[in-house]
Amino acid sequence: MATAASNPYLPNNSIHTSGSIVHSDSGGGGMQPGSAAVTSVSVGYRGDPTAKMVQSDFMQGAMAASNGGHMLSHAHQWVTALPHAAAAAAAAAVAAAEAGSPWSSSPVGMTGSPQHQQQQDIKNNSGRDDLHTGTALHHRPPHLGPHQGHPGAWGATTVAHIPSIAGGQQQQSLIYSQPGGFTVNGMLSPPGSQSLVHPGLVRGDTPELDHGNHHHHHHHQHQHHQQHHGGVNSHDPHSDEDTPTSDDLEQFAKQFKQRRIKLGFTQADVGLALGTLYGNVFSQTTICRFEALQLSFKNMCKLKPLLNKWLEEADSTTGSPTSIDKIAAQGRKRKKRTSIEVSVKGALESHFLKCPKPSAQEITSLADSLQLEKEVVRVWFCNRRQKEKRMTPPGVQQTPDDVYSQVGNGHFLVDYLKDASLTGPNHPSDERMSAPSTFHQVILAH
DNA sequence: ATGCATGAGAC
DNA sequence: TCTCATGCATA
Repeated sequence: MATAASNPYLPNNSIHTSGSIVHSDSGGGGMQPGSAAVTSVSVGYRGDPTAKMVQSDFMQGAMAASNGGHMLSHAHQWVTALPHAAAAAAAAAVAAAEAGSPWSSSPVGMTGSPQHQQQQDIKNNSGRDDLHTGTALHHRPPHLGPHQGHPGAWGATTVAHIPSIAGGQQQQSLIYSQPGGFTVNGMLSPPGSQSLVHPGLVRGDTPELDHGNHHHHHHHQHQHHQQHHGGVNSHDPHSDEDTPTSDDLEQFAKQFKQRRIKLGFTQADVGLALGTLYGNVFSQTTICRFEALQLSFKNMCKLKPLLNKWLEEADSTTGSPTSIDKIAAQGRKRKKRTSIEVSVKGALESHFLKCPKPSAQEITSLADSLQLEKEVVRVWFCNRRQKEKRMTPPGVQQTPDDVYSQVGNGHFLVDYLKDASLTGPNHPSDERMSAPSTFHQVILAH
């Protein structure tokens, strides 16, 4: 059942780095004891290997945690993630909303980070050059290191282990940065950092098998069509130009994943590498979604060239360190993730089937009846809709004859999605398809 | 791997 | 307000 209820808030773990988010529910119907939605608190930064460099200095003063338990009263709480260069980004936002907006708080304005770049759009990728400052950090997958998949250490005591940042950052520099001699091109292995590739002994805990290859052909429905393709150019589909077809993307994604794994990189590694290569850092999530074709067609097209280039880099210079410097890690306050109970999800789901785009008022009433914040409901619908537009529906992505047998997801929904794909291909800009009639019980257990 | 969330931009 | 691209936090 509601497993999320595992660990509410602890009496003494109230951490809040900067201004506490006193927020009075707006909308007049949003405040409820939180029966339907369970929220779990988790703070601090996980000591995950994938979360390598974290070089925030101005964090210190930020964690002068000492707030009352007032924020424990509701189900609304925000945790301050890693405040990083985001100070600037936030600063901008702060200027605007603040007192009025329910979700945005002032970052106390400490340390004025010179960089006010948001890793939002990738339109402007340009800062690739080289690492200047001594921030040249290499991220190399700790093939021997622990996991990467599940931290799973929160449930216990979510007591802020924020300090991990302070303590971690220094050793981080020891480990990931090499004073002076970075750029090991396959020859030197700088102390502390492993050589770029270790195809052989890649971490074995990685669920993604590193198999030999085997790529069969198969073609299942792909519900996306390209806006236009072929004709204008004479480039090969593998070229990072022209608009690829769904099949191209599918193949590329698959190939990409294989190579990535063979090279011993994690999705997170790639994401960071892209940052150094193009100035666009991506998260593990995005890479993951790319590989699983869970992005919109358009988005896939956008990322493909970048990943393609990384691939080339990666395996051509099998040993070259994608020098890197971390940029990301925004420290804006984020609303605590709400866990919606399965039963409630079911309700939402059925409403979605009837009406994928409920009006504001409908949302309000729905939220009310489900005892959820209106925002939560609204966002749920947004996400649900977005899900419909993905290239590959969850579950049916891997080919039946595929050796990849580690797919542990999607059992249900399969039929539904299959149906959906037949019913109406998604257009890069179309409306969600009308609900297929064959929506048998779309149980969303899990 | 994925659920819920944020924000910029489109409408 | 919705869409879209993304990602933190999680399971």
